[in-house]
Amino acid sequence: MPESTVGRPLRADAQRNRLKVLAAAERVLAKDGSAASMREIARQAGVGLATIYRQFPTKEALYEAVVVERVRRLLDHAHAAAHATDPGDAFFTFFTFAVTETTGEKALVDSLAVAGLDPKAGTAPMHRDLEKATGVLLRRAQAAGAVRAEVGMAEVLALITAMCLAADRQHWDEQLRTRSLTVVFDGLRPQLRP
Amino acid sequence: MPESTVGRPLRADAQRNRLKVLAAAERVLAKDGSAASMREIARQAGVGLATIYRQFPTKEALYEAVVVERVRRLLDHAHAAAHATDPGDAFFTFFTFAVTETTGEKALVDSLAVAGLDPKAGTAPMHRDLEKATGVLLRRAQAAGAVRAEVGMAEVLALITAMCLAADRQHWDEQLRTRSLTVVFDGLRPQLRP
Amino acid sequence: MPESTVGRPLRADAQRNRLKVLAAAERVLAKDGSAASMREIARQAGVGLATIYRQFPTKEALYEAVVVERVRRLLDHAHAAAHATDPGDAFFTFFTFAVTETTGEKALVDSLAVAGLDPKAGTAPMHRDLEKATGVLLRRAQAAGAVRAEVGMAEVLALITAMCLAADRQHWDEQLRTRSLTVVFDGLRPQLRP
Amino acid sequence: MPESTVGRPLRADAQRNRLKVLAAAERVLAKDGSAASMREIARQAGVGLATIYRQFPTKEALYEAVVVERVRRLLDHAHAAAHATDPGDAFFTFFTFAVTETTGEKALVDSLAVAGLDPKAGTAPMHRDLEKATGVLLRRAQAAGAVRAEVGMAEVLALITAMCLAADRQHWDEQLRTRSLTVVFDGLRPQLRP
DNA sequence: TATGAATGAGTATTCATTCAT
DNA sequence: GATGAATGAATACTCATTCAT
Repeated sequence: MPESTVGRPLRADAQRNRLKVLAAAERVLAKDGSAASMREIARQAGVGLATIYRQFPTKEALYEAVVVERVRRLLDHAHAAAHATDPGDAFFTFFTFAVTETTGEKALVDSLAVAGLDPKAGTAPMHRDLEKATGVLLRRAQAAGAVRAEVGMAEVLALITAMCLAADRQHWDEQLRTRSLTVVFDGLRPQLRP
Repeated sequence: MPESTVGRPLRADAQRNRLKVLAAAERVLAKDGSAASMREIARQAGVGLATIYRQFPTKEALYEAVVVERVRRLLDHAHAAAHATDPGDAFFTFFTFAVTETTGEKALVDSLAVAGLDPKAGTAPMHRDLEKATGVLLRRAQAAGAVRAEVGMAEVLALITAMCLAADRQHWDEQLRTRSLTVVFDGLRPQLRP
Repeated sequence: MPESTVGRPLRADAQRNRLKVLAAAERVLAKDGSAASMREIARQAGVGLATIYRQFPTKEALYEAVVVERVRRLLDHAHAAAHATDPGDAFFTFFTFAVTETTGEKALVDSLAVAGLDPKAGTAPMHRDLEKATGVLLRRAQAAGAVRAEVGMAEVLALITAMCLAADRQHWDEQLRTRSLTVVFDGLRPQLRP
Repeated sequence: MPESTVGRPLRADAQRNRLKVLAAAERVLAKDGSAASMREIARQAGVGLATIYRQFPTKEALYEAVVVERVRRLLDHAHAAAHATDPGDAFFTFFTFAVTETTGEKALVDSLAVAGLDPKAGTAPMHRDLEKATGVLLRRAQAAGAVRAEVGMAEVLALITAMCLAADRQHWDEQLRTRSLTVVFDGLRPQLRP
């Protein structure tokens, strides 16, 4: 029974085009945000308009696919960091990585900002994973005394999102990113007060 | 000498319309972001479409006027705070006020995020003012020992923007805002280390 | 409060355009049926595309407006006929008029054919009126002995629709229409059998 | 000498596919009319898109093949009826059969309605046959006194088409069909007038 | 040979902006 | 001075058809 397309691996050329489309979409979405036009994406991918629609039924579906791809990379990093020897280092390194990696990725940042707001979104499961992974890093860092005990997941995620959003929207350079993160990290660390 | 309209004060009804339009635009822009339509703004203002164009030559001009209006309010607060007795309190209160006041104001937050990037934007002078006012608050707080000396204007503005963006995009509730700001503020304060 | 557009009479130019659009739509819909394109209608009306949308929010709305216009004419005729002196004549003349008038009006004929099937359609009330008016003519003709008593509304409407559809789709000439209606009319009249 | 494919009988599996496609097309065309999509037909046939194009060069060709198939069945019935003992019965039964059989077959009905209009259509020969067969039934019924002598082929075909069109478009139920046909048949029968 | 991926022309609809009333 | 009607360019999306696999 032909035309089922479920679970079947993509044909070689289709896979090639899928990648070209995702790459172009990533570029265009990064530049124009969700105002990006499908025609422009097709043009940059060197592909017919309908070719996009064959693999991604709507603009939103494409948008989401781009984001999922990126989140997966963050997730990989978080998982890897979870087994690092120094839990404090692992936590702060991951925080920094998230901000660095997403900067310039409007679509990705938007997605992070939206996560948690709209749990029925198709990207939700991936975000849950990311949340869980971040939770692990946080708790281990707290257990090791590298992060204050009274800090909760909610504000950590909020702060990560905040830094990602601002770094992206304001095109923070490396120095500004470092200085801003330093402030936040100092706020997260245990403090000695007289 | 009719038709000159430059510098001339607006007729009473024109002024009334201008306010109605700005109010409607604020509402609509807050809800729909820059995807807002001029027709919808006109409808909500109870005014003809061309009436908007008489005062604001393009959609962007209107958009900007709305933002300028809002920034002026922040500025007022900053100026007032500049003379407060406790400089540390003045600084942190202003920071909090900025985040609280802009939450839910997509247009305003976007404008803050864009400021500094596009110095030729019409809003620039106002942002310079805001920057200057914030600078005064910061330096006074540092002089009073309420904020660390090595913190610079750049990262303070960056952090304010970051918190505004995230609070708006993620619809932070009061508790989350408080907890997140607490972390940042702790990072800004002088710390005792062994 | 501007932009309400409800109940207010159209501006002179708008009314002119409305008529041009309806006329063009009638022509195009008659030729291409509901496969007609809005662009073609705009072209034939000598009007911008969006001008159509100002008055008719969707293709279907325009389609319907064309039909309503035509049905109104049938209805006028039926009402006029209701007071004719010879009830038999009134009935058969109306039947003939309906077929003649609708021939070449794909949209109108389609609408008649759809009526009764989809009572929630916007055109429904008008069709109810037409049905009622036809009912009056039928009953008066039966009372006068010009139409068999055992004939019901259902089949009369069915036959009218049938003749309209065929006359339109097959481009019946006058002679064919007359000969076909003669057969149907003979079938409707009381008959003497040995 | 491969590639000639002219006149060569179809391979067994090709023949199987042809039937699957025709069946699916009949179903889809009946439901969606000429707005049916080739992709949907392929899907329902459980066949690749290009497989359809191998046997039917265009959508219209497939459309036509479906219709020819159906008309053939009508024709078979007409031929069979031509030898019935009661010519009147044969004629009226065939008329009824035509209406019953075509109801729900948008494509078929359309084809009947178009026949005679476009003699260069590929279906024309088949329609000529149908016309001829109907002519035989009519003349025999007239000779037997079951149908009025002054009725011509033209209006008989017109009436058949009319009833088919309306029955299909309005989804006549059995009762309505019977009552409507009764009127038409009474109009076709010889009548006694004082 | 059968498949389905790719294509470009086509569709309805929306929007910022201009101009006759 | 204010209105809203008109406009054309732009957008997401669909479809019949062709061609590489």
